[in-house]
Parts: sequence; structure tokens; C-alpha cells
Amino acid sequence: MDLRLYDTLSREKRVFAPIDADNVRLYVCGPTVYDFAHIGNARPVIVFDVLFRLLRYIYGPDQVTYVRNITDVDDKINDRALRDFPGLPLNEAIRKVTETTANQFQADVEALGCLPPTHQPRATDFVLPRPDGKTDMVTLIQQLLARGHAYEAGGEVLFDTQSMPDYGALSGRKLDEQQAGARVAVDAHKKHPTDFVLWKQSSAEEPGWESPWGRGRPGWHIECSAMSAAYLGETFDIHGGGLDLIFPHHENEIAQSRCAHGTHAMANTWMHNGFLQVEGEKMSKSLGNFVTINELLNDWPGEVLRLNMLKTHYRSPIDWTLKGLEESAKTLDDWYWVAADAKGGHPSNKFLEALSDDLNTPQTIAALHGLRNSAAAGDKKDRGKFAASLRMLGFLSESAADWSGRKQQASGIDAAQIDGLISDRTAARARKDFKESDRIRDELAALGVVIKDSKDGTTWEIAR
RNA sequence: GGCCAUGUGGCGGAGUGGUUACGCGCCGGUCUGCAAAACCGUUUAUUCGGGUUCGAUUCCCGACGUGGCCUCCA
Repeated sequence: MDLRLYDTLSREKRVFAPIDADNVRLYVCGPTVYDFAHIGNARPVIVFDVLFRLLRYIYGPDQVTYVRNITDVDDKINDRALRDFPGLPLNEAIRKVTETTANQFQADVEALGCLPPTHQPRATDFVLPRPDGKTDMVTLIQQLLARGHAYEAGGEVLFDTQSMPDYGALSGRKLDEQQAGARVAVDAHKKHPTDFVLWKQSSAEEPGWESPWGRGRPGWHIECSAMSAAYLGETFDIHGGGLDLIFPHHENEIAQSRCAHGTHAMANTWMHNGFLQVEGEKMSKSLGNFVTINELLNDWPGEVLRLNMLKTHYRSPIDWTLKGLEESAKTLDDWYWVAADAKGGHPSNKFLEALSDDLNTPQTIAALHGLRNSAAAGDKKDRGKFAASLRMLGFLSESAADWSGRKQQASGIDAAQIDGLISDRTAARARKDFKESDRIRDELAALGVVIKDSKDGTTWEIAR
């Protein structure tokens, strides 16, 4: 079955054909590590983790290289360092900010069921030429200057957008239209308003590296061009990120990489995930609805957040709501109950077909519901397919007992006490003292426990 | 102002030029001392106005709503 992916550059869904099936190459823009990651940041991480898993399934786990960078040089990081560690020298303060934030990000993302990418390079390791010869930012900028795609002005090195005939193809912007737009900043030293910074000078206090253009730091876009080339080569298969990165970030990455290397494409497929709102409003600090992954993980297992994210197709907008989370939690409780302890099996064809159709996760989930029903009805084969499909998507990372035990632990309920009450109730029912048995049931309900009677006895669980 | 998405039942959310998935909820049933759970079954929708068509939710045009980008942003 073919994998089809929507490509932002050509604006169509196309059959995916890797450049080298023995080394399928994927790059996704990672976080700028200055603060806790929010739930919007989690979307590309989860979406492209699903793609990574699918590619590994199709081409083999060792045949896929996934690179997600960590941006640890940025003016926002500098601001945060100055604010949070006013006593420390800036570089030391920056390290504190980026280390703790990056570690937190790794922990958050792991809890969301995401596999670690093959490589997670840090921008600061790719500013200057490296002993191992991997592509670095300074060398890339030198190549751009040598090829006439960049110029020095006002102490900066700038990319010359007019030197690239099809600049703007990804975002559908023409250079002359840009001029008409009133909001493009006009800097006197730029040849064209859309020219962007490749290298800028640093003051003595700012982080900086010695370069042919003096002590400075890289512009915003060059790091991704360097790190993608370092690990994936001049042209690779898939480049992903959030919709908002199309312009200017990805547009400028394309310009830098293609012009520095003299290639016709940076990546063959460009994928962008849609945005996220919270309870119908856009997420912002001023509205007070800014939700971090970390906060959510206090209230919900990571898999609940993951499922909630995948209920919507990755290119559609998603409204993140408490109601949706409750529904996702309920679904996962059921799935764990039906399949968590099943072993073996392979993902079902319906499941794989849905996933291969541009990561149509809603339809994938519908296929899962179908498997769930036939598994619950006693079909052993489908139960194996169901479990294998779920695992491939990044679910069922723990046993059914651990899953329900976690909920019980979080609720602080004493299992021995509940078991005692239940046996009292069973005894009352045996002697047909229904008044007493109902009283005990009410007592349990007040504790937040729901009981389930069956032929084999009484079980209980925590009411959500 | 320019560019780009998007609008499906009570809710979430797919597909499709001709009987509209799937899940949650609601309702009914089986089971139960009564419930709950489980299982079975039922129910309801394609923003509006034009156009193309034998036929449109699906294609085209317009309006309106929502969101994004154009400045750091997933």
C-alpha cells in the first residue's frame, strides 16, 4: 500500500517515494528552549512521531533517520536568562535556562509516548566549523557569500532574496507583493525589505562566536539549514513543522539551503500541522489559558493527551477541551481493559491504510474501534491486531493493571478498605439485606468508587 | 490591506458527484433484588445564497463566521 502525504510546496497529496529507501530522512523544527513547552508545542512532536513510527514500520526501524533540533541560541533565551539569573554571567545563565528547559522538554515528550528522534542536535554545537566536518552555520554563510546570495551590510550578513528567482514559492509570496505590505520592516541597510539576517553582531555581554565577520551570533533561520544538512544531506525526504513556520522560517531555510548547495530542493515533501485552540479561544498568556504539557501531565496520563491530539487530523485546527480529554481518557480505559495484556499480532490493514492516507488518524481510530469491538466479542486474532495497532501508534505502554493502578493511586483510595466494603456488601446481598447492600454501595460511590457486578463477582474502579 | 486554511448531527470528528464513517451523549432493550457495568438496538447533521449537473454535503462563484501568516511564535 502506498504512503500518501500532503506536500505544502506543491499543495497536493502525493505518493511518497524516498530518495533512498535504506535511509529515509525526516527533519522537524524542534523547540526553542526558554520556557516550559505548551500543549501547542506538543502537536508537531506527536504528529511527526506518528509519521516516524509509520516510516519505521514501512522501511524498517534502522532505515529511518529523524532529526529534531534544539534551539539554544535565541534572544528570548537571553532575556529569560537575564531575568531569572541576574547575578550570573550571561553565558552561564543561558546554560542554566537551556539545560533545565531542554531536560524538561525531553521528559514531557517521553511521557507523551514519543520515540526519541535519531538525532537531537543543539544549535550552539553547529555555529562554528566542526572537527568532524559536519555542516556548520559559518561555513554555510561563507558559501552563500561566495555564490553571491548574501552580502555584508551594517555589520550584519544578510541573505539577498532577489538573488533567488523563486523565493517565496512555499508560502506563495511574491517579492513585489511583500513591498506593498506595510508590515515588512524597512531597514536602511537591506537591499530588499525581505532580506533576512544570517549573522549579526553581539555586544560584549551577548553570547557570541568569533567569525570572519567579527564576534556575533547566527540569525534565526540558518541553524536548521546547517543541522539538516549535517545529518540528512543537501536534499532529504521530509521537512515538518507548525503551520506558522511556513513563513518566514521554512521559506528562508529553503532559500539558504538551496542557494548554498546549488540544489533544486531542500526537502521533497513539506508537512505542516495545524494550530490548536483551548476551549474555543486562542491560547495566550493574557487570556490565562496557556496550558503547558507539564501541567496537563499532572492530571492526565500522557497517552490520554496523545489520543486527544490524534482524534483530529493533523492539518485541521483542533480545539483542546476538558470534555475532549475526558472522552479520550474513557476510550483509553476501555482499550486497556480489552487489549493491554494481548501479546503478538500485527497492525490491521484497515488501520495501516488509514494511517498511510496522509496520517488520517481519525479514520485510524475508527479502525481501532472496529477491532476493539470484534476483540471484545472474543475474536483472538483481532485482539492481537488491535493491541499491535495500538502499540504501533504509541499506546499501551503499560499493563492493564498498572494503568488502572495509576488511577487508583492518583485518587488516594485505600484498596483494602474498598475490598472490605465490597465483601460486606456481598454478604448483605447473600442474606437479601438489600437496604444494607445499597447503603454500602452509596458509601462506595461517595468515596468515588464505581462497582461492577458480574457472574464472577464484584469488581470496582475509580470514577473519573 | 495582501496571502492561506476552515465551517458536517447535542458534542468530537472522517469520507464521499447518487443509500452520510467512527466515538461520546441521548433514548429503548437484555441482564440485575434495584442499579451500575457489559452487551444489543435506535435517533439526529453537511453555515447561507447562487451556478454546473439527471442528481452536490462533495465541484465552481459569492456572502458570512472562525482561525492562521504577513513581526518572535508549533
